[in-house]
Amino acid sequence: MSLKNTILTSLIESEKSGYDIFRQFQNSLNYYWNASYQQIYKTLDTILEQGLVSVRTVKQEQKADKKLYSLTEKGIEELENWVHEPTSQQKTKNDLLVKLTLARKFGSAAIIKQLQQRLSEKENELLNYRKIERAYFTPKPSAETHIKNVTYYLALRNGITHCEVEINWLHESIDMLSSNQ
Amino acid sequence: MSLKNTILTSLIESEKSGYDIFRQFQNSLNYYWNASYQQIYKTLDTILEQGLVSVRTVKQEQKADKKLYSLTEKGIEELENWVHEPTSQQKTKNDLLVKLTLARKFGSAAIIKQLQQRLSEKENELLNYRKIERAYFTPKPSAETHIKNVTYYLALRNGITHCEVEINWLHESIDMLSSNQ
DNA sequence: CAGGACATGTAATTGGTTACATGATTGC
DNA sequence: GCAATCATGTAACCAATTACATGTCCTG
Repeated sequence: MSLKNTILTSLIESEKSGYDIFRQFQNSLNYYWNASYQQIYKTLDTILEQGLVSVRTVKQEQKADKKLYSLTEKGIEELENWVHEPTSQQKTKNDLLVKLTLARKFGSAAIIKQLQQRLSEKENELLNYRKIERAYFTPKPSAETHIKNVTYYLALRNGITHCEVEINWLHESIDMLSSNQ
Repeated sequence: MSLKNTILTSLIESEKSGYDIFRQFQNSLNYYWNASYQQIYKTLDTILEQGLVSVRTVKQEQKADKKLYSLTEKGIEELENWVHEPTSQQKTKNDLLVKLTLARKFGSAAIIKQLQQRLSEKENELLNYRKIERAYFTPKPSAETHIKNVTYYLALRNGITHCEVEINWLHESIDMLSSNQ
């Protein structure tokens, strides 16, 4: 379960509530991790039982109580071990490519529509990444930049470059299918 | 469950055994889908109950019996409906990017090792794709090419281009982390 | 006054992995 | 003789989604 380790990693920065972690996943982090809030709350329960995090409850006026989680020594050890373990790739599951092969059975009109939909999603995604890039990484980090910013920059670059090739591929595919109808 | 639809799609070509489908996933298909054989056998049971496929058992000399599955009318309808449904993106879960952010906590030596490991995996993957490209898609398909080959070619191109940017990103990341130690 | 952000959860179901289980053939 | 390929499955467990459930504050 790597959601566990992703949550622990997020808690290195500061103590956080389940909702804080959820928002972080939804915003800047969404090019490298994704989880629903139900999953996050459940996992927090589990790692609390395992002693990897501790919790303190903060009473808030006019808002529901907040449970702030922070890393324990055991949690830090867990993370350090995990860094050294082999890292397996996420298994590809690309519905769009499967549907693409169905074009010859059911015609390409429907699949072209799906590709165009995905194209507009990806274009939006890229705009967001570019916004983050401009705001936090101009000028581009160099060898002298603090390592924290370097790793964030590299993660963002990963999101950007994959997004770009996907957009190119979508254009190419839409063109080819359109001229082949 | 899109594994269901992926299996149905695979059965459009011809009737297949669970093992045939598994091999197809392992080989050429692995740039767009991935599943274990346990999952495939289980799903085949489910879609047989749902009437989306039919089965016939083939006795084989000197080998275990084979169960060959083929699409039913209902299965084809199911697929046609699925093509028109909105297609959601696979949720990103990138362990390597999470580990990358841990470099500032635990040092970059361990993470550089992980990046190099991934690099060699990706380089192998790319060589395989190139082999398929040379064998089946020279010269490159054009507007006149049969649609079947066009869709297969596009799926392969998707695998190749993503593999390439990942390799570039890995080089860039290893360089940047190394000079920042 | 409606919708979105904040804030936390439970329950049921489905999807996926890991371990267990068997047995023949073919090629090195 | 050992590993890989062919061929099929069960059982236990872990991961993830969907639906249900509640309540406040703030902004337009």
